Amino acid sequence: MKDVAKKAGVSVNTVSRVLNNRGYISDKTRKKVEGAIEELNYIPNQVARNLYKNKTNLIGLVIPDISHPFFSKIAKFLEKDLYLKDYKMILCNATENSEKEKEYLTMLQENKVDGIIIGSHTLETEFYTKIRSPIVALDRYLSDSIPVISSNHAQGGRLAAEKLIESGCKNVLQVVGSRKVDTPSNERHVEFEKMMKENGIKCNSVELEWNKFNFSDYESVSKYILEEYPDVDGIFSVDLVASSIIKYAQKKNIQIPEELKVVGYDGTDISQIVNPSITTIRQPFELISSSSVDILDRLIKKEKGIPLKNIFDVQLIEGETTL
Amino acid sequence: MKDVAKKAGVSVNTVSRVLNNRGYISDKTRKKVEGAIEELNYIPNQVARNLYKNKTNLIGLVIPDISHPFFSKIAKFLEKDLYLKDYKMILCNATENSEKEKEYLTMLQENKVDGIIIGSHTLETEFYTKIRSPIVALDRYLSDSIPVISSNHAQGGRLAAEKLIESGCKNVLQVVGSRKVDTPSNERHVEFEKMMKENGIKCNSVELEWNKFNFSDYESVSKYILEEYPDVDGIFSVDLVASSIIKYAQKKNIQIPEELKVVGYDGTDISQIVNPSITTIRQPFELISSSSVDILDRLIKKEKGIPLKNIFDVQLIEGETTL
DNA sequence: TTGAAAGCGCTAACAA
DNA sequence: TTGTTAGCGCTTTCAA
Repeated sequence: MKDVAKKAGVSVNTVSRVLNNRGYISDKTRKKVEGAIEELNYIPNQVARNLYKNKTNLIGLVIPDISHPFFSKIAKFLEKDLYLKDYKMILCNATENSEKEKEYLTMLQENKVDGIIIGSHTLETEFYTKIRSPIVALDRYLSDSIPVISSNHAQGGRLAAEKLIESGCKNVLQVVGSRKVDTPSNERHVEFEKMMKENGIKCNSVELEWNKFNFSDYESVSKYILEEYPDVDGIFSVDLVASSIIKYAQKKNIQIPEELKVVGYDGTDISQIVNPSITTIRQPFELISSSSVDILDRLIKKEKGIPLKNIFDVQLIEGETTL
Repeated sequence: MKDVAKKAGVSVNTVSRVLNNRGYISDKTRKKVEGAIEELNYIPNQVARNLYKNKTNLIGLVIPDISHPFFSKIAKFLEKDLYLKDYKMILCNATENSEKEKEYLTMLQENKVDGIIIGSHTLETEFYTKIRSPIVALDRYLSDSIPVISSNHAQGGRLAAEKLIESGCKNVLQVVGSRKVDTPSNERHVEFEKMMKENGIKCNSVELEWNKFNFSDYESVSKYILEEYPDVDGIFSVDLVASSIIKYAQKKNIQIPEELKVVGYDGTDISQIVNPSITTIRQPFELISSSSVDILDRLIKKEKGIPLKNIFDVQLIEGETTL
């Protein structure tokens, strides 16, 4: 910048003004400065600006696994929505590792990110509340002061239950995440079970280990389910597990949907890719993402009256795994 | 930091020393400073450090689509390898948008990232060579001064061809990306076609639109292929397209692998998720990622003799879509 | 309409 | 072993 100023024969102040289009500048001076910028191929140093303004336009996204279709889809939309508001995303893949998550959260604060979107959850509540940066939670209850954005899991549970009931199931099973972790997603399983009970339908639950995102884990769960519950005629689980169950059922020559109905949750591309395509409860990725960014942006701008619970309706996508 | 210094009754310099474990410090002073840090819940400002050191430990990852299984898998490994070297990743999803890619590249330079990993490719070579930051290319030839890291596509093409030949195919078809863009991946199609010619096997190629990553696009391609080339008995394409072809073939009651053999490319989870699982050429994600980070790191450290071509062997994963 | 100077929070010579 | 000071590249007040 000094070089530009020298070349143009003006002060750094003037250069700054040209760059930021601020204050009075004569056309002649502007031209001179712009010429010098061009000639020197000058690139403004955003780090210096960030230091002065104490604002970086960086947002940290902390998730368990970017290679999981749900998170990669959410990340895609978040990136788009952040970009539109001129934020950049630091991707923090916490894996299933609380140490890494902690280090990332510390790093994000040291790097003065403007805000944090967190879809991970391996630490104690206390750790999240101690964070001074604006923060929103994706599908996780971190504390009662941190806004949460999620799909309407209760509605999803009901839609799934309805569909399986409608399809004539008499003995269903749902695959649930660990009940030990308090997430909105538990609500869909509560609702699902409730509706089944109300309709006098047998309903088993199989618990999946928390934060296990591995296809071979799904395979063993699928095997376990179909061996241990041979009479089950309807299953409700996230798309990825559903796809694995379907595959295993096909190997065992169980007809889908005739003998076994399946309803997925998430609405990732997986549900369309497999054959038969999965009837699934699609999470509103677009709304979850845009709302997350919007809420976070308002938090950053210190607005008041920001809603703490932001729940968005899901949609049942008719596939070929139900009648 | 000033507050910490005041509280501890020392100079900011001393605080800096404690933080960085540098120079001589008496145990007593250190304790005092650490106490003050603790008490004030002080978090060092990395932005100020970055400004002084002219180093941010940030790396930009520019890709076309994070929700594509190939890129989300690569991103996962890259994040892990970068984290191990204390780099943070800024995720830049360029979509199919050259304007966005350009803006991102400018932004990354303004933000003084230490380096850029680029798996996108919508701009003219000139634009990439103008970038002063260290830069490596994933599976793209950007210029002859930018190191490229990719899988051994030629070998992959040969392995795929061998497999289909071995399985008895007489009339094969491969789905290729746009030939207009100069990427290493073209090499696998050249090799594939060559081997087929050498063995007197009919070989068609269908060109896929560049940078189209949408399952419904794949569906129309699948439909087109199976309608227009009803006699084809072997297909070679990326996993995602392969999965779509398989699904469509199943709808038409074409037996796989008896009537139609399929070999995929990539080795994403998709190949395991679908039924039958796809025989696929797995790209060495781990090596591509660790090599990219290693090369970039050496570029950042201004080492000499950094290899420009870094090609890693692929592996054929036997699935159920070939004999 | 422009320039001089202070300061964002930190590090690193140099001095004490 | 510790403090003083300059400066990283920029923005902004204040004065000219």
